[in-house]
Amino acid sequence: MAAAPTGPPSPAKGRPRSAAADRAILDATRAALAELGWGGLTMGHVAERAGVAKTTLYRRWPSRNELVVDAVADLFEDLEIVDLGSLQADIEAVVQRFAALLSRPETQAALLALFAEGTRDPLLRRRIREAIVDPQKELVRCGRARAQERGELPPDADEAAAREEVDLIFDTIAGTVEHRILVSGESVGEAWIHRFTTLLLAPLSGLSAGRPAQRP
Amino acid sequence: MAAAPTGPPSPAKGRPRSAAADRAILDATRAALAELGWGGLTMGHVAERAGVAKTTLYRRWPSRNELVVDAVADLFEDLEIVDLGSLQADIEAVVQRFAALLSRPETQAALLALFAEGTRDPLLRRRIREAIVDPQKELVRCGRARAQERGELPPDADEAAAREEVDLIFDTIAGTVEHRILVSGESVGEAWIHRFTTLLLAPLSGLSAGRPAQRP
DNA sequence: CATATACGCTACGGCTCGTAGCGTAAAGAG
DNA sequence: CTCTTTACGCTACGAGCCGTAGCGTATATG
Repeated sequence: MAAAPTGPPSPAKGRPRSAAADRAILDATRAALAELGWGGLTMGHVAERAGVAKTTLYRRWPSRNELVVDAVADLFEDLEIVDLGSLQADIEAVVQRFAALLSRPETQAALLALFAEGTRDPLLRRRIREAIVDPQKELVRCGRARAQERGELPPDADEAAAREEVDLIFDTIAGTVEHRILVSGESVGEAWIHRFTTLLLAPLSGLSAGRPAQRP
Repeated sequence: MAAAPTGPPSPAKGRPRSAAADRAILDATRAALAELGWGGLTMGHVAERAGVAKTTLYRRWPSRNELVVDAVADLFEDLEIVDLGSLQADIEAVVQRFAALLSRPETQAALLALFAEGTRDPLLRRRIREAIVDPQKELVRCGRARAQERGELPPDADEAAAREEVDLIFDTIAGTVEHRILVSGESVGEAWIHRFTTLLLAPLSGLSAGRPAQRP
């Protein structure tokens, strides 16, 4: 789902759309976002920077929101969880990467502005979640399944409950990373990576009883 | 710090600024924000809705960001921690209120858009933090001090560490509330209020050793 | 070749921004 | 009461961006 979200890319008839233009536009969008911020991002700027006519932009994306969603989602595209041999290491790698992406100013400005718009647009919220948040959760579940195969983790007693637990915890992580970076202006360092990883591992490995947390 | 952030309000010379206009403008800003969203918020709309000339807006606030910061901060103004007799109840009340405020669509759209702009503006970040986040933390510290007076909590061994712990935990809460509402589209229910409260209480009462968390 | 689509370019109406100018309203100083 | 000072409402303005339309050209298929 890199670009051209609407309809078939080209039904093999007439001049095909330039893939280079797609890439140039997405790159230009991210660059303009990092340089000018959301408020300073204009379709004219993006078009000029990409070396493309403004009309070409509108031919592909109906609105600025759609364009930015694709531009940011493009960053999260090549995802895979490497097998580092232990659940701890695998999960930590995912969190590390997620935090790194959320630490980029361009990602921050884009996501927050999109969330702000998403307040009034449920479909936009859904697109953001599907393109960016869900894949990260899937990575964690993947690493978890692998740990179960290794015997490092007992098999799930309740599959649905386990999924929900990952959802909850991951929301905590993502939210905290954003908030930490944006409100306090501090980046997410190694200490926090460990903290988040631990937060993820505690319920997964059935250690949540060790916490005084009480969830009805 | 309700309005007119720049300079003295009126050096008792000439016609004084209308306090009613201030209130009308802030109210109109919040209303327009809730109705039209950040993208649809224009100075003209706010002025018209407030029954005020556009020039009056610019006389008080240099930019839209400043205006919205004040409009939202105004929501968090009348803060006080009521003594409910137990630390658990006091803290829970603070979290409850904070979550409720963050659950309002107008607050969400405003804060997120402000954070997005804050990505490029450290001063804006600072203003947001001082006006909105810090007071909430202060409330928690207040309730904590009261609990110590009651003997419910032992006195601090390390004052600075205790402050930092509140910072960290509260960032987690605030970030999670935002994320939960905006990404997953779910509100923060009673279960989460309890979860957050527990998260706050655990380190405060020295129970953090019970968690498997390891913070270097 | 004809056909069909994409592209770049130019131009347009509409909207918003932030400012300037002007006459009027509301306070204090003499 | 008069003078001064500041706030207010109103109008108008240049600038910038939006999103669209029209047109000629470029690049694919048959």
